Amino acid sequence: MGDISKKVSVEVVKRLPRYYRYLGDLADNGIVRVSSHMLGEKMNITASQIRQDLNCFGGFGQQGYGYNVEALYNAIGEILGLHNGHKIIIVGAGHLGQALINYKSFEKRGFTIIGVFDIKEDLIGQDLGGHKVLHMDELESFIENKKPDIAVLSIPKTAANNVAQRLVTCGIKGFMNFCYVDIDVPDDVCVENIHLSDTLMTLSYRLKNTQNKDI
Amino acid sequence: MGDISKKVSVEVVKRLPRYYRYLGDLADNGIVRVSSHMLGEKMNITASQIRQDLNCFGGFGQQGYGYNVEALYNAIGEILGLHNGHKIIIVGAGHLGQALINYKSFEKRGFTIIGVFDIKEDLIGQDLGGHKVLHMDELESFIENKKPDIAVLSIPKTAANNVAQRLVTCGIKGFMNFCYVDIDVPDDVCVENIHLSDTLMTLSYRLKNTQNKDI
DNA sequence: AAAGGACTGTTATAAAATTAACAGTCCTTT
DNA sequence: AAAGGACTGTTAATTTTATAACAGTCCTTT
Repeated sequence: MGDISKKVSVEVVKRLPRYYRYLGDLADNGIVRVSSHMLGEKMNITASQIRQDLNCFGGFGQQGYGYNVEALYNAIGEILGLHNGHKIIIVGAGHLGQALINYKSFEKRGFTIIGVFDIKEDLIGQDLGGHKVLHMDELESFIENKKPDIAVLSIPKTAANNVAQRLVTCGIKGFMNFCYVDIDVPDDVCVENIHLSDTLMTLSYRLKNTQNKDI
Repeated sequence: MGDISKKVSVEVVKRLPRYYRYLGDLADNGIVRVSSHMLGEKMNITASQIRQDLNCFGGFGQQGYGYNVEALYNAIGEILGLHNGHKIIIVGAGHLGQALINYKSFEKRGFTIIGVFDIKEDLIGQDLGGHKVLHMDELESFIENKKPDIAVLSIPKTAANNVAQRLVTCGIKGFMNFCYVDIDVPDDVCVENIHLSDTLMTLSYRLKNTQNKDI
């Protein structure tokens, strides 16, 4: 049985959603059983890594058989904490915020948008994907009432830290941060940054330095 | 002098844009000189790591002095390959695609959107942020003429691999992939995935497993 | 102009992550 | 029901990454 006690590394945690996705695909295709070797081949990683990763959380397979796809899928969902669902607010209803509101995959994984906020007068009160945009003034009272878990920050970077602090004060512990700054939060608050410009720059480097086979 | 010869790890490459950003901020604040220790404190990483990272590309500092902020900023920009600029096409002009079209930070880093494509009849011909949406039928001829470097994939996942293959055939070597599948491309093609659902799931895990100081 | 100190580049050490190896188990098949 | 084989859980080895240490250099100051 796997060792639950010691801390799981971020590398492992970042791979879990990918396992979850591939297992979901297998299940959708009616495949009921998979070995670490087979899954590794599909995902382009080693079977060893899969077994090692899963072993952080316990023994999900069976010698001589492999893993039951659906059971493992559910187990990882449980590990990821998806089964109880999450309530999300979108702070910043600009183009990016609106794109996220209309993003269907979140709902499918148990992430429900329950509120949308902005500061622009012409946006307030508008209906965006079924959500009436609320003014930032209502942020605190809304959070107190509805108790969202996660805040998505899609506002200008100049406002990021100020807004983040307000949200932290209200008890928000999870951020999905699209602002192009690293927001400053206490240790017990989790932030996942999505710095699109950084991604493009990394890509730029790789383009410059990847060997072109054809030449 | 740093060792240019051996391959630079992805860990290092992923940190470069962050260095670039912090150095840009310092420069904007009129700071002309910085030590690895000082920068490390700001970025919350060790001075050792900074020196080690930079050393992959050469010696940019001076003993007893530190680094000249602007010089280092420009050097990293050069390393990242930003100075010649990049031409980008957006494939998929839905909400997310439109958000990216209106994203100002790309332009600032030398990434210029030169074309927008979709398949929906009511979008074709529309003007989105100064770009006339083109039909996917024009994809190949457009690429041959305009020679974009990077394609942003913001289409439904069911179309992802088919479209990716068309783009690869046209010679596109860089992808920013927002589709919720891992696209299958040759070795000499670079893909940066932005799987938003994965990010949320990672966040969910961390929320569940982060110690709450207050309790 | 000389001495001291700050800070880099670089090498050495430590820590972490990945891969490999293997013993043991349980399915499968005959 | 017994034997063989497939595959896991787990430990060991290797590789990679991060941190620490230090010698050497070049500013700065007097």
